[in-house]
Amino acid sequence: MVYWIDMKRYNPKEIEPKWQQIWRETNVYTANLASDKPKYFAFGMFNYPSGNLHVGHAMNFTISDVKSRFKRQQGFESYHPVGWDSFGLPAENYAIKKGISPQESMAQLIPDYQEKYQKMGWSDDWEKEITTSEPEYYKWTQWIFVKMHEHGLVYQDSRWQWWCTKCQTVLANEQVIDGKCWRHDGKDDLIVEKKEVKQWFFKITEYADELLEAVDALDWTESVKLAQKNWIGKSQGAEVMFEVAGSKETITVFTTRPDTLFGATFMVLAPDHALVREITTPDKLDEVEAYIKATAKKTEVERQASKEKTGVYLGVNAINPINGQEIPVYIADYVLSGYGTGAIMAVPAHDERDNAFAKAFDIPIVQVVDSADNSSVQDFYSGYGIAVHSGPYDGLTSKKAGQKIVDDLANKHLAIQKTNYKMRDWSISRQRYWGAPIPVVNCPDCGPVVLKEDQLPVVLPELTDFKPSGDGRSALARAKDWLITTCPDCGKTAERETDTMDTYVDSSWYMMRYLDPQNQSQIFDSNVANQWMPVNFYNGGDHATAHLLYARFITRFFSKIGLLDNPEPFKQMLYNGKVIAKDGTAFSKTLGNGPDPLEIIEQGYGADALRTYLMFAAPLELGARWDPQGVPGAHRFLSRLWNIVQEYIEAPAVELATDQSKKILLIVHKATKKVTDDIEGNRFNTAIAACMEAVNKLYLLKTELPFGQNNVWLEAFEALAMLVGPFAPHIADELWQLLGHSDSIQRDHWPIVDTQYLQVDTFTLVVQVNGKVRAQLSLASDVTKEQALEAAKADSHVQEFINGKDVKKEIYIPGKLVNLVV
RNA sequence: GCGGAUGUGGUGGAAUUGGUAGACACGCUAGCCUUAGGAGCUAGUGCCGCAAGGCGUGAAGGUUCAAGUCCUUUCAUCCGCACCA
Repeated sequence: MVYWIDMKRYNPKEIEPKWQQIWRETNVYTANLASDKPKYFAFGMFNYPSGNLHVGHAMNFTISDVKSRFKRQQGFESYHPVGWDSFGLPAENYAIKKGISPQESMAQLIPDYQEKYQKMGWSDDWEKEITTSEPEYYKWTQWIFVKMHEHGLVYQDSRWQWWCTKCQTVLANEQVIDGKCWRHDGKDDLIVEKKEVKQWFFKITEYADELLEAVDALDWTESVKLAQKNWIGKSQGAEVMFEVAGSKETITVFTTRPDTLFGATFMVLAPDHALVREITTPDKLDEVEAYIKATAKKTEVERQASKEKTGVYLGVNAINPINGQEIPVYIADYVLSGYGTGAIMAVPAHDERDNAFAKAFDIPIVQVVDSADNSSVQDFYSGYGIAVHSGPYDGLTSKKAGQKIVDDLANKHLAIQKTNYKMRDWSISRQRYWGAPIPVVNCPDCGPVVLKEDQLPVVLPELTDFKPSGDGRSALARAKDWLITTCPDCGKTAERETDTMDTYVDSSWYMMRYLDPQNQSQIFDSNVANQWMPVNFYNGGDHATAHLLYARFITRFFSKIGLLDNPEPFKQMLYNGKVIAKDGTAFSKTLGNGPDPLEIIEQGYGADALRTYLMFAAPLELGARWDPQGVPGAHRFLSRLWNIVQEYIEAPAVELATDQSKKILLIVHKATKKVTDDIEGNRFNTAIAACMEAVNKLYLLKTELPFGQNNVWLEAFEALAMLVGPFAPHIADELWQLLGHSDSIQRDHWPIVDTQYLQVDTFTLVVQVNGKVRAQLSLASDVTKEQALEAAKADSHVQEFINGKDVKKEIYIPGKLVNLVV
């Protein structure tokens, strides 16, 4: 009873560094990629080393670490890789802020992370570490550009793009948040503007259909799958040509509702549509120019904020091809140049936005779909119905009318069936220094020449001044020694491309490089990659769309060119929630107001308690609400486990009767089953709860049974050490050692469920009368229905409720309950 | 606006196919113990009620012997996307 007084207290500060050192020295986490064992490849989304290790990192990487450790303990060859997504704007901005070069800042940041990763107790394989900003890596990022080009998937084009004056770079749409640059979204930061920029594109749209079709089969968080589908945004429809009256020009629109063509009473072009200046009548030009200018300043947020529709009549009409009617042509900011053809036929009777515009500009509204007498409910809700006021098409269903209208116009070359995608090609150009140089030489005679594989890598020169050049080009424009080269085709003096690649390119193929990080002659060895791909488990709390889509695109490309068998990169993807503050607000990286994981560890709670709390706090998909009492609570649990094992070790040998052993083994095997199933199913919180419950029950049992050295008690504590291993690996190894083992628990040690110990002799039968619980009876497991009902009715308390009444119905659920209806 | 979730004690959250609502933990209360600690141990802790009992999973209906779970309506919060033609 008082053993604990002499016992060694649980001291993570002592055992955690000890095991971290042993793990390092014995390379337990070094994966043998050629192993014959079943393989498991798991990791969290690539770390961007832009500052400190925060609690979000702790959350993300512990999740994949738990999965990885679980499989490793189960006997898998488990590979939990580690690397740095070190190129990119945040790193460059950080370096500017610190007044050092990005190379130097990485040289400082990465070792700091390395140390902290080890203190978190993650089972990272440091032998295969990769860094995207090293030439050994980005040579192959450039190689992808070359290969993409070879396969016709690269082109150069000018586009209106979001432009951040602070970053001096183009922003992707997804990088514009609330009208501001994603990295400069503070109160004082300016709203970004649009600027026409020449840039390089990857033709991801060519893969749109297959990327879409493959989504359903993925074992991914459903909301992420949906986001993928919405991002691709496939829609079926038609392109219809409208001649401009008194001009040779034609306006092409995309519509999903060609059946409403008779209701098109005006047209709208996006303000930056190429035809606007061509067709506007001279008297309207000033007004149009002013509107274009005003729109360019506006953000999409501002455009949407105003419910009132604005626009300008161009002074010309277009001819509706279906009925020859002249309809006015406008520009309006509610039409976007980035979608479809950047022009619409407006049908105010059947589109809310068109309707608002028509009302504001006093344009006729013609109903052409009668949805009143719909036969199908589905049609009714989708706005479909029977064509009216549509000439020869009257009476047809919307679907048939649309089809016939397109067919008829197609015969006159005025329409064509068309599938449209919301997804646009991937702009990979960045006018930034800190990225992989795009492997192109711009020759005055030959134009842009893409380099050959043997001319790679194009090494990024180290610059002292790496701020953007200010002319829209990157700092590389100033590195004359590097910039000036000879054309590989004609040998004349030429300049290198000064754009660098989007970091999303770096992070879209790293999972394969993890499998062959030192390969000098190939991007990776396909034989090895095919053994390990797709990644078994991938998780993160960000980048639900772009990164995952790009990774899928690149992987699919590799598969097409014969580098990989499987076209999908991630078999399972868990989109985990974030760690948020107690008041429900987000921890801000910029404010740095989150709890510091290392501080918590150093305080004496240890990494095991931190990890256990994070995994216990909530289901992974929900994310954890940070509770300052949480880590102490987890520490308390680990202490209890520690103490009972200590007590066991110091106690003398005891004998246990069979029924006593069974009590212990029931607890252990029940917990083993629960923890095994729950980790498999990513329900870490209930897995940990099961461990806690088992420990609590063993504490109770130790007071009622002989407690001390005995194989059954030993089995119980060994099992618990193994079960907590994925969450609290240090204490697991320490307990394992204290229980007499000389090997590490980390590989091939996971308890097996023996179902014979799950059998119980008695169970609790719940007795309800009219659905209300009136008694709980302990009965033998093999009780018959008759016996159970008899016992239920015989209970004195139940008697009070059924006495003198007619039992009209008897419900019996074997092993669970009886419900008597009176 | 559209799409997706989520609503359960003071708090985070548990609850196979509908079958004991509140596991596990935090917090709180009381007691014990002591090397007085960031301890540890034991008991209690949904609400009302002395009790018997009643009420209780955002709200309102419904199906059922039985509903957190299924159906209908509705409210709130959060997250995506955003004038997508």
